[in-house]
Amino acid sequence: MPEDKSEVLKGTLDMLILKIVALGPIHGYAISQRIQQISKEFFQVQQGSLYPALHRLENRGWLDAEWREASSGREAKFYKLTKKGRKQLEAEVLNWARLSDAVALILRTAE
Amino acid sequence: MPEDKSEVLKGTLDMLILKIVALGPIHGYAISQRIQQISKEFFQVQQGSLYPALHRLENRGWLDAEWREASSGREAKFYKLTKKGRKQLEAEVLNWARLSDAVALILRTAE
DNA sequence: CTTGACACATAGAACAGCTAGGCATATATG
DNA sequence: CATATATGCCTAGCTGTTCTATGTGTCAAG
Repeated sequence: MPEDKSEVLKGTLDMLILKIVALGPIHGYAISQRIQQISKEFFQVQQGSLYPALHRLENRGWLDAEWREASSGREAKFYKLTKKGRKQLEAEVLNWARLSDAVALILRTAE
Repeated sequence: MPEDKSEVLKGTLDMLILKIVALGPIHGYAISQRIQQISKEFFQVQQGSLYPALHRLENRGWLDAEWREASSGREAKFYKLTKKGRKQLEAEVLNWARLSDAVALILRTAE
C-alpha cells in the first residue's frame, strides 16, 4: 500500500523551471535548489524529474543550453529562455491563474 | 504536432469530485456537469476521466455508491462521502492550499 | 423513427513524475 | 590517506492519471 505521498508537482514543473530560468541563465542542479529554496522547501525536485523535464523543454524549443563553467569551477549546462520559451511561460502562468481560480470557485462552494 | 491542449485537471480531479460529493449525494454524470458549471466551463470532465476516478475513490474507501432513481426517473449510481473520504478531502484541500502558495511564491519572484 | 441528452462503462495510448540506479569531480573530515 | 558529502550530469523502468475513442441502453422530442 503506497499510502500516497508522491506526485507533488502536479504538472507545474515545466512552468516553475521556465520561471526560474527567466530570472537569468542557470544550470540544472541550481534550478532544483532554487525552486526548493524559494518555495520554502515545499517543492523538492527529484533529479529523475528535473533532467527529463529540462530535455523536454529544450526539445520543444523553449530553452537553449550551453556548457559553461559554474561558480564551483566545474563545467555545468547553463539554460536560458528562448523567445518561444518566454511566450510559453506567459501562457502557462495565465493558464495556472485560470486553473487555480476555477479550483477556488469549487472549493468555496457551500451547499 | 498535437499543439497541446489537454491535461487540464492536473491531479485536482479527485479533490474536486470529493468536494462536489460532500455537498450532498449525487450521481456521476451530474458530478461532471456540476464541476463544469461551478467552474464556469473551465473544467470539462471527460467521461473517460470521470468514471475511472469514481471507481478509484470508491476502491479507496472514500466514496460509497448506491443505485437509486435519479430526478429523470431513471436509475443512476449515487455517491456519498465516507468518513475516510471527508478526512481525505480535508487533507487534499490543505495540500492544495500549500501547493498554490508555493507556486505563487515562485511566480512572484522578480530577479 | 431517428436524433440528442442522459447515464453507465472500458480499452488503449500518451505522458509526467517517481524510485533507483550510475558516473565523475571537488572539498572537507577523520 | 581514506572516505564521506556535495556538486553536477544522466537513464531505465514503473506507476498512475488523463485523454480519445468506443460501446451499451433508455427516454423524450420532432
